[in-house]
Amino acid sequence: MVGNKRQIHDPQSVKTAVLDAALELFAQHGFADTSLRSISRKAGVSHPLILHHFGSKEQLYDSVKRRVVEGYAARFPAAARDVNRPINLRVELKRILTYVGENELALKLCARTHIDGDHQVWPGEPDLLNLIQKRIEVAQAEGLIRKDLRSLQLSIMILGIAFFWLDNRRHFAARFGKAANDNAYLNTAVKMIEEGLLPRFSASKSQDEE
Amino acid sequence: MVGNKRQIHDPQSVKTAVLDAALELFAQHGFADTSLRSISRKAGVSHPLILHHFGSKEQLYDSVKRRVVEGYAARFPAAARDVNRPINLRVELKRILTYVGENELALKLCARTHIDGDHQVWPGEPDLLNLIQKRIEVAQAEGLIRKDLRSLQLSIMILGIAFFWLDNRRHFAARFGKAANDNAYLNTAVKMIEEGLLPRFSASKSQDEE
DNA sequence: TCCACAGTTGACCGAGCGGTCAACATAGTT
DNA sequence: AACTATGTTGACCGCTCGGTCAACTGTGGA
Repeated sequence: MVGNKRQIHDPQSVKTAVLDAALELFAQHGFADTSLRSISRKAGVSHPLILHHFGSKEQLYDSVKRRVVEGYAARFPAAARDVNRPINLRVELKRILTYVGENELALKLCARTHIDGDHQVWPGEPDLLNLIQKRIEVAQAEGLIRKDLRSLQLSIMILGIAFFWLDNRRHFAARFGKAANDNAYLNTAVKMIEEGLLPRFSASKSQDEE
Repeated sequence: MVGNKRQIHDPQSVKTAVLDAALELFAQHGFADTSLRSISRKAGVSHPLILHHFGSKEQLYDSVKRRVVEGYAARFPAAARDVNRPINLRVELKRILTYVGENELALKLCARTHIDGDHQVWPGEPDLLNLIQKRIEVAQAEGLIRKDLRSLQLSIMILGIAFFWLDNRRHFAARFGKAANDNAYLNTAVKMIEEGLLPRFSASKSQDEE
């Protein structure tokens, strides 16, 4: 703690530093494999201080998750105003790829809580799923999307295409190089989803590019 | 150990029992949160015996993962003979859904090793991805799939649609009930992927439900 | 029958864990 | 200056962990 810039009595900056350190360690190593002592070391405080501020390791974990969820909630509602407009797949996919791509730690933490059976804490879900589903239904009502496919299952597939990519893109990038990047994937995804795999008769010229 | 049916000196059945118990506990609670003692309790042996047979907790984990991978490898090669035939999306998706659906513990273990950064141990991958990609290319060569979409990205999307569903179907089933089941999802997925979302001109009469 | 050897176990070790506590440091109030 | 409330810490507790080890048990061959 020599040369520590933080004021000695500044509980708010302590809490922030602890939450930052905890998010990183929980996301990288998981709950069981992260000790309060390692978090305290990273945050530059003693480990009893964490217990003083957060009560227990479990409660600290809850606080970390809550902050992640709030971070999402603070961002997605802006998109939620579009709820009554027909979905624009390209824009929506890009929004997910961009935002989640900027928050890899949060994504990883969510994957961990998810695998541990805590389905409640999956930021943006159910909100995100609901939003997409509703906007698909609007698009169906306006004749922009065929009506014989269920909006719920379509939404799940779209999320699957997005999150599977986000979960694995590092892996794919390492294996396939530049062929595997966000934009190329996004373009192919939009084309496949909107137009399907069947051969195009009238070539592909009338596209929606934006 | 009273009433234990296993012969007292039967190292093979001990190893099997330990691997079974370890797979279940590692998959359910993760590596760090599973103790050798809990595995030994479940397997009905003492915990030093596990170390005697497997060397260390890490090596036991490796053995568990290896057995899972070998289980996949023993099953998918049968499908690999189709490598030179154009892909049949419905059959391929059904194969994945069925097999992985029957091996939820393995799926969960793979998700854990995956999130921990161990990309090597992802059964069926890269084999499964390669297989799908090649068969898409065959289909493209035969004019069954449009050629302007990259086979690699299509493969990733298809895997994403399958695995995201498998990872979350319990969650969705709890939320949406019978509307979220394997067959309905499979049907919608095949239609969306093959035909796209754009409205069908030649009406929609041949609908799913099965 | 006895022997060599692999299988198996209870007791034990050092380390690290989450959590507690008494003591100390600081800031604000009087 | 003294008091109070809160922030902060080092020392400590009981526990569980992965791993070791000497000792015991059953098996199969000489």
